[in-house]
Amino acid sequence: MKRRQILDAAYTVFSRKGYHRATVDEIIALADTGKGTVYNYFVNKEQLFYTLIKERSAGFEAELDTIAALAEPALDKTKKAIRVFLEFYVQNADLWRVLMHEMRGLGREEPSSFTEAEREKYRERFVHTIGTLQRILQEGIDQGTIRQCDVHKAAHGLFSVIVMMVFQGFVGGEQDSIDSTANSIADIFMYGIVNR
Amino acid sequence: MKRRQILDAAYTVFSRKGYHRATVDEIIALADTGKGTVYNYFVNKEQLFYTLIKERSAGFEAELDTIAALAEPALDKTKKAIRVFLEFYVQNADLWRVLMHEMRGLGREEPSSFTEAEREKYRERFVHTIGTLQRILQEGIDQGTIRQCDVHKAAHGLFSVIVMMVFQGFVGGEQDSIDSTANSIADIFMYGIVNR
Amino acid sequence: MKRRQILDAAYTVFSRKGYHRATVDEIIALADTGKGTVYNYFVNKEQLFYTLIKERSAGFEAELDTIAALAEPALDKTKKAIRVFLEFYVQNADLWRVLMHEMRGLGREEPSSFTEAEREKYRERFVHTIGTLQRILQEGIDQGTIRQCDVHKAAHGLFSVIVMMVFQGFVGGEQDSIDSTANSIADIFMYGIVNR
Amino acid sequence: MKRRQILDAAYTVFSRKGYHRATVDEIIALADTGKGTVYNYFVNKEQLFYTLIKERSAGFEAELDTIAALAEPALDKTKKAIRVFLEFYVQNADLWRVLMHEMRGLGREEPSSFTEAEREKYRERFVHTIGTLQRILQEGIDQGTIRQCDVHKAAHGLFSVIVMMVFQGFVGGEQDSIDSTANSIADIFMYGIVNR
DNA sequence: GATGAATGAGATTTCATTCAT
DNA sequence: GATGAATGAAATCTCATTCAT
Repeated sequence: MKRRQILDAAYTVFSRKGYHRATVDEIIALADTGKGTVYNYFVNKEQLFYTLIKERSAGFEAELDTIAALAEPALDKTKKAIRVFLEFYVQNADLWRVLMHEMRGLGREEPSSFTEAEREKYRERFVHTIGTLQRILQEGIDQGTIRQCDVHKAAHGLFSVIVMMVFQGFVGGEQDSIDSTANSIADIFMYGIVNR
Repeated sequence: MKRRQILDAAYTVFSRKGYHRATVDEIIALADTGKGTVYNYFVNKEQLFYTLIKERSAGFEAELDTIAALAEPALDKTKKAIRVFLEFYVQNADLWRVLMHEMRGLGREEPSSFTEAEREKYRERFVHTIGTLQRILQEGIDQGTIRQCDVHKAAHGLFSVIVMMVFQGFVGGEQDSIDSTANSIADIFMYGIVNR
Repeated sequence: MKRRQILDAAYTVFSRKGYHRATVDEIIALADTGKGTVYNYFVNKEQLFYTLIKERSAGFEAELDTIAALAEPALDKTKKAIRVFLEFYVQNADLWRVLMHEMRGLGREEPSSFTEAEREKYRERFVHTIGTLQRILQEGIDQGTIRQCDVHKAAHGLFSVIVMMVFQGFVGGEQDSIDSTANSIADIFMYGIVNR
Repeated sequence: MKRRQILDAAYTVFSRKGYHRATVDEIIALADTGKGTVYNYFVNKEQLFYTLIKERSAGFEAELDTIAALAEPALDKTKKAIRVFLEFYVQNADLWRVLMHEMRGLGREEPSSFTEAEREKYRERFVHTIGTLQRILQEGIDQGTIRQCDVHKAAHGLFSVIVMMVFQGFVGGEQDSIDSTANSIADIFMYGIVNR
């Protein structure tokens, strides 16, 4: 129960402050618990952070995999994927901004007790997500609905547009806003900006 | 002269370590100067960082404005802009990654001695850059070569694809790599992925 | 039963780590019990430690008293005492090393909840042990086999040689090693190093 | 200058409290300085401690070497060495008690930043000191004034008696007390306790 | 203008101890 | 009697910043 409170408080604080500016003191104040309790459940600040990430992304990844497995035209699946992505990132924008910054090779100096190997696990998780997107696009090429292109780059491009739209605050939390943005993205990504 | 050395050293250290992990000690070691000297030229660590940003982006912004002012078809200008963007971000990838993380508009918490007003100036600089891109696209619409779309979103989308390509390490420093990526981006952005 | 397990585990951990580096967590892990249980039987970490000491030294003290009471020449009793001392300290080297460090009479600072009065009891136990040695020596003087000397200092000197030999790792656990060292000590202590 | 104050304060606090119970806060309070200053001069608490040891023992070691090099009968040199040892340990009793405890193999768990290799250096220093004593004794054997015996054990034995006399508080700081104890030790060590 | 010794607020982490179940 | 989740005081260490020279 305390574990839950700590995770929730940590989510709020990390999102608001970023990893470094967030302090354990602030987290426990919000969680209404003692400092020692945090260290009963998590080996250190970094592992608390990554536990949060793992927990928050589990549902999203499952949903994305489900979409990829559907027996539908790839273009439809792409649209659905865009919407799921958007929804997830809108919900978790702040935390993910932090993650993306921290995950970078920055500081190869082996900070605290989190090994590079552990960190690698999260990088793989990210690669897997983009990979799912990529597989959907490849399917479209095989079906002839998507033209030949570098699917790896395309998937990354699509991903980055989505993420940026969220991080730049283009999308709010309301369903309308998400729908509209999802349509805009899908539209440009699929048909380009050129008039013909 | 000392000022120059400090800025160069700061560039290296911030790029390598990120804003928080970078220490003034490390910067002065690299700059071969004393700690007090840093505080003669810069009011604090944060202002040193932003000075760096301002200085590094000046040339790029000018170049982008030049392109926008050219008397050429908007589509050609778009392609040129994409290349200039890519070149700049490839060169300054690490530092800008740091900037984007730190700038995250939220800052509800009034961090250190840098005022929200000061910070706003940098946000404006960013807005201006995207704005230039946006104006080029609008020109295309006016000329009939680009179809009706939300130029604000489109400009942001284009910008984000570029940035992500760089941040994700898709582009190396060589001209070839930049050319190829610029073409990929332009291709998909202009014509979409759909086959027809 | 739990009490026994805790004491045994505590013995192992204190011996291995010293008083401060030993943690209650490690002790209960080894004792296969709960943390609260420790505090049911012992008022705190310090009292657990001293209980251990008291328990371990009981047998040894009895044995030494028995030797002192024998109706034999004092020199023979001295030799026997040296061997009993050696055996005991070899067996308990690590724990006693810790004890000697912690007991250092100074304790001007009233450490934790253990009162100076409590601590004094353990000092007395130590004094008693040396006292027994001293009485044997005095007996020798009375019998004329040991020459006039400061028995108090001599007893302490003998004691310290024994302890150091053990602490410095001169004696292993095997009977041979103990015999040989006991002989060396007795030899020098009784006849000195001077050639004549 | 601050460095000197810190070392002096550290000497006092470590002596009084032992390594673990001594706190940096207490040291700086006594040294009348800031916490950061300690860490400007010493990499951590452990290195501060060892710096202290190194500094305090330098003079003593030189003096002992001088005695060993004298062109005098070994028995005279032994007496002199006993007095120098006594003087040194009386002066530094508390700190050395701490050192002897900490230096033990206890806690092979690699505490803090001080490597086992570094620690080894201090063990060697200790071995060297005993070695000097041992060489004097061997000289006596060669000269025929000391009888055949295990010089290694004998040197350790002598050393331990000296140390214990000090640690047990047999010797005070006055010259008289040192003289008397030095004589007692020399007497028993050289001629034994047996009457003849 | 240049310097770097001095500083202390503040961060993370440890661990003996309590107490409700 | 046994338990272990919860606690928080206290410890070590970092690092941006100041200021006298």
